[in-house]
Formats: sequence, C-alpha cells, structure tokens
Amino acid sequence: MVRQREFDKEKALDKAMELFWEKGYAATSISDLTAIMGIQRPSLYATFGDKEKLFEAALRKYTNLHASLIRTKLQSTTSVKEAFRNLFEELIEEEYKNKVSKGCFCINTIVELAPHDEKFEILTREHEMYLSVIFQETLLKGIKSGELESNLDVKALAQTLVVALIGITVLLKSLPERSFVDKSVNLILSLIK
Amino acid sequence: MVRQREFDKEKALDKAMELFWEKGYAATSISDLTAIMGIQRPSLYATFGDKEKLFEAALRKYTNLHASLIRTKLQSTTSVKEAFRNLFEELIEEEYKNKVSKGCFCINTIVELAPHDEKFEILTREHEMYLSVIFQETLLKGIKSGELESNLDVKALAQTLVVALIGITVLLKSLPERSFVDKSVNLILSLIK
DNA sequence: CTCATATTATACCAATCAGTATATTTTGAT
DNA sequence: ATCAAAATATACTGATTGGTATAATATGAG
Repeated sequence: MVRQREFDKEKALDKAMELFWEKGYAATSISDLTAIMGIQRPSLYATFGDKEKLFEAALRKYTNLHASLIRTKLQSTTSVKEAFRNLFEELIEEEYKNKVSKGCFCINTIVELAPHDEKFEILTREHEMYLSVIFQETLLKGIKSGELESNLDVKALAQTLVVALIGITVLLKSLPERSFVDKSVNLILSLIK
Repeated sequence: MVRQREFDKEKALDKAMELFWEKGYAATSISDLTAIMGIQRPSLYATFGDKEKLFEAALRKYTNLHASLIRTKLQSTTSVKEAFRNLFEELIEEEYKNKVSKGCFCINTIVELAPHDEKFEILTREHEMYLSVIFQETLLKGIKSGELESNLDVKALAQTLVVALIGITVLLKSLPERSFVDKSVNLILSLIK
C-alpha cells in the first residue's frame, strides 16, 4: 500500500515538541508548527490527529526522554550526593547558557493545562511521581553502598528533591541572581546525609 | 469635566486579575474579559490601554496583595516555625478545596511569559526576591526571640523556602496525593532549627 | 498498465482574535 | 440652555485561529 510519507514522523514530532516546550500550548499556532516541522497542514492532521493530540504526543515523548535523561545522570557517578549535585548544577548551568529558558516541558504543562484538563493533570502528575521513584531508588543505592545514613526517610527526601527541582526550574525562568539558586541548592543537598 | 465612569475601576481590575490568574495571558480573550468585568470593549481599552497593559496592571495588583497576605500570615503567630508551617499548610488546604487550582498568578506568569518578555521577567523576579526578604525578616525575628538557632544561614534558608513554596505550589496543580506534599513540607520545615 | 490508496499542495472555511470608528448619551462648567 | 469632554453601546475592521475540501501526485498490488 501506496505512497510513502516524505517526512520523518519522529523528527517532525521532535520539532513540535521543541516548539510547544518553548511557547506552550495556547501560544503555539498550527502555522507555527507546520513551518518548523517542515510539513503541510493536512499532513499534520493526517499524521497526528489535531493540535491537542499532537501536543499530547510531544509531551509523552518529552517525559520519556526526560525520565531517561534523569536516570542516566543519576547513574553517572558512584557517589549519590555528587550525582544529585551534578543534576542540579547542570540544570542551572543550562538555563543560564540558553538565550530563552524553556524550563521543563512537563512543569510548563502542569502550570498551563493541568488545572483545566484532567488528561494532562494525570499525565504530568504521573511523570513527577515517576521522578520521585527514580530519586528513591538512587537514595536507596546510596544507603546500600554505605554512603548515606541508613535511617534516612528515603521517600520524604525523594519527594522533597522533586519539589526543589520544580521550584528551581521555575525560578530560573525569571533569571534570579546565580547566588540565589546556588545557596538554596546547597541547603537542599545538605538534606542528603 | 464630565460624565463619570459607571463601573468601579478597581472591581473591574479584580475581575480581570481573577481571570488572567486562572487562564493565563494567551488563553484569555478580550471578550472573556469584558464579559466578566461587566464592561464594554471600548471602556476596557480607554481605561486600561490594551490587553498586555491590563495584564500587567492585574499582575501588579496581585503581587501587592500577595506580598501583604504572606506578611500578615507570617506575623499571625509568635512562633516563627509555626507561622511557616501554617503558611504551607493553608496553601495546601486551599488548593485541594478549590475545584480548579489557580496556583499563584506570579508563578504562572514566570512560566508563561518571563522567558519571552523582559518586563515580566523583571516583575516576577522582583516579587520572588521580595518574598525571600520577608522570609529573612521573619527568620531574623525568630533568632532574636531565641526561638531559632543564632548560627542559621538566614539568607540561604529564606531562599530555599521560596524555592520550596514555588515547587509545592506548582506540584499541587497536578493534584498529587496529599501525603506527597505533606512529607516534603515536613522535611523542608525541619531546616528551620 | 491499471487501479485503489495514501500523501501532497493549494486554497479555502467559519469562527474568533485584538483593536477601533462612529454615534449616542451623560455630565459639569459656563 | 449650550457646549465641550468623556463614557457608553453598537458595529465593524483586517488578521489569524483551528480545521478541511479538493485536486494533483506518487506508489505498490493485481
């Protein structure tokens, strides 16, 4: 069966992801999307359904990539403390380097859509919960290796690190002084004992 | 000089604030605004300039009200620890009570507009910095009264509490389990020694 | 080669967007 | 009473929105 698609579906979805990530749902038009995806309007609708379905596909792709990225970063060092420090510091470094700080696509969606659309409320919540599970596993590894104290409340600490990550990510978008975020990261990391 | 305005400018601005707060800048139309403000379209433009100016006026009103509210809450108890606990717990209570959680208008604006508009980057950053100053003053009061340890790093702690407040406020919009936020609030508050 | 099918490109749709022109009405000062 | 100034209500603007109809093109199966 017949004529094949001339564009790469995943590459087009990547482009859509980047744009939704940067501009949000409402501020991104179909014309913006087709321009950056390099496809015609009917191709977008035939391939991805409609604007909301495309957004959902882009967000799902993002959360998968993001979870893998976080997991990889946390496994890159034997020291768990060091791993978390690197995670936060690289996040900060990235945001100050880029011209326009896109932040986290999932967090942006929590703020813009979660309160008005149950589908995105669930999707974004589950991603944050998943991150806290990754954090828990990492902390447990640190306890087993003897690096961390065995009486740590792993669950509470992991959830607090998620809250802190969200707080830092959002605050970075307003470009606060570097020392502001550095100081709070230091204090938060001091909870990992 | 002549015919007087038939509507209350401040009440109309309040209504605009509520709507922008709930739906954000892009998703709120002028028609939505005139409907809820109870005024005609030309009255809106004559009184507030244009959509962006109205948004800015609404946000400025919000940040003023919000700062006063936070200051009042923190002064309501003699115990500083208790005051911060109440602040976080009332925030959580409010968000679970309301049907649609609007979160914090300033945080919503950081996410939606700060990266694309320097005016809002500055305005929102200054509000968050101001909150951290209020927190610092409160912590200093606690040290003076003998409630808190005198060797506390007040600045770092205040900034961390701002980060935590942002993180909690955002996460609440995805309606996580109550225990998730409760656990992290407990751990964060444990930093106030 | 032929035909069914899917993709493409162009052009279009009604609805809504932010913002305004116009004309009417209200008001206080003279 | 008259007139200038400001607020009102209605109706409109051109541009843009999300989404499609149509027709041309490409492709594998028979």
